Amino acid sequence: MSGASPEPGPVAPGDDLREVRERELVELEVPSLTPRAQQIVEVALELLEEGGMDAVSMRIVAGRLGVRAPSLYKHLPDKGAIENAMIAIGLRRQGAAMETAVEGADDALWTVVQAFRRWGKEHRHLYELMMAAPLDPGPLVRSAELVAGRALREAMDGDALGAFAVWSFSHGLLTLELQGRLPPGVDVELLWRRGIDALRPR
Amino acid sequence: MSGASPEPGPVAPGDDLREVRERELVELEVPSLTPRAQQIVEVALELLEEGGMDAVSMRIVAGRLGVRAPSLYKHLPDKGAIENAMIAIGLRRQGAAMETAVEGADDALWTVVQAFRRWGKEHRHLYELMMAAPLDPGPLVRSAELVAGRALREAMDGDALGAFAVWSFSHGLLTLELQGRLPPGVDVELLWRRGIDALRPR
DNA sequence: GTCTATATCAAGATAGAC
DNA sequence: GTCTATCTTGATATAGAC
Repeated sequence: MSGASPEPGPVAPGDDLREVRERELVELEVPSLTPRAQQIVEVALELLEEGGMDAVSMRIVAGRLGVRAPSLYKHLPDKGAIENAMIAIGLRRQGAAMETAVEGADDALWTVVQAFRRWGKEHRHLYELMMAAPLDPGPLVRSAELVAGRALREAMDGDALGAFAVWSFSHGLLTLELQGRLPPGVDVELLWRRGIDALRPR
Repeated sequence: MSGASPEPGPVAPGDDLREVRERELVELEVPSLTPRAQQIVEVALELLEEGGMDAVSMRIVAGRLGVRAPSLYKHLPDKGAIENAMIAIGLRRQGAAMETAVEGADDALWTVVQAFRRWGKEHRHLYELMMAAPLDPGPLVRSAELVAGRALREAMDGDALGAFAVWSFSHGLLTLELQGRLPPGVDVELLWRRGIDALRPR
């Protein structure tokens, strides 16, 4: 925690609030887990991806590691710490998937959004966990949140409000897809096109 | 169940699939609950709105009715039946709120969407339950689903794909609002405007 | 760092008497 | 239609020995 400076450096005139906030958070020390704690979180993540949060209990996580549930508490304070770590990992991974996808793409916005969509479908339980509740205010999760949004902000080329509009549409449609809420007759691909094209910065 | 006819009547040339489906479902007998079962569901709904699904257990529902939990099973098969009834009620009420709001409005789309938003915020736990899982395929829930979407479909004036796009955006942004996922600097009102205006039928 | 033993609590649901 | 009694299962978490 000693790395948090009250003066995150000079602020250039073009900076908006979000960039300043990002600079502050990136300089924070992200609390790191011990190797054993990381193992525990990885196992929890496996279980989550296989069967959702119902499949993640302290007993089952411990069982897969060949130990008993109470042992976990020597490495992590409680189950909430496991959840927060999984959320932070998910945010970073989804952000990374979007940034990787956009490299050299000619339609950056479409590419970013489809990477968002694909990642969400391939990790639906983790995505649901990431979006299910207000974010933990701690630095581990908060700094991951900024990574998650970076590629979209860049693809919208400085249009911050537009980026939130695209996020809203994409999050909404992805969850409708994941929940099977769209009737069979709907052309889902066209629906994504329709929304993203309408929301582009003009 | 005897009211379901294989021929729902002549289909006019302009009808799309959704309208046909709606006509079929409206003619289905919606299974009705006994008065006592309705009381139970109403109490469950109160508890849900106060404290989310965590606050709805068979014990607590029964307690509020002055009886013991096992008594409930004389009136409803299981807890899932209570949930489905609450979802069906929620869908119908939200649809009704949207239809009431739109009467005589000059900007039907904006009015409908804001009614959708307001209702969701005033009934956030019920809204979350309604959207949290795939819908029950039974007629009680399915017919309610159609009521829910009617006002929006009409406000989009026959643009079915556009209606799904607006729904996606609205559902996404509403859940971001409900979960407190939008940073303080965002002008939420303007964000709604931005999305809806972009998604209007041209 | 792991164990056993346990506390604590709560959930959904059923059997059978009245 | 309600009751008591109970089943079955499961969860998070702590104490204290090794």
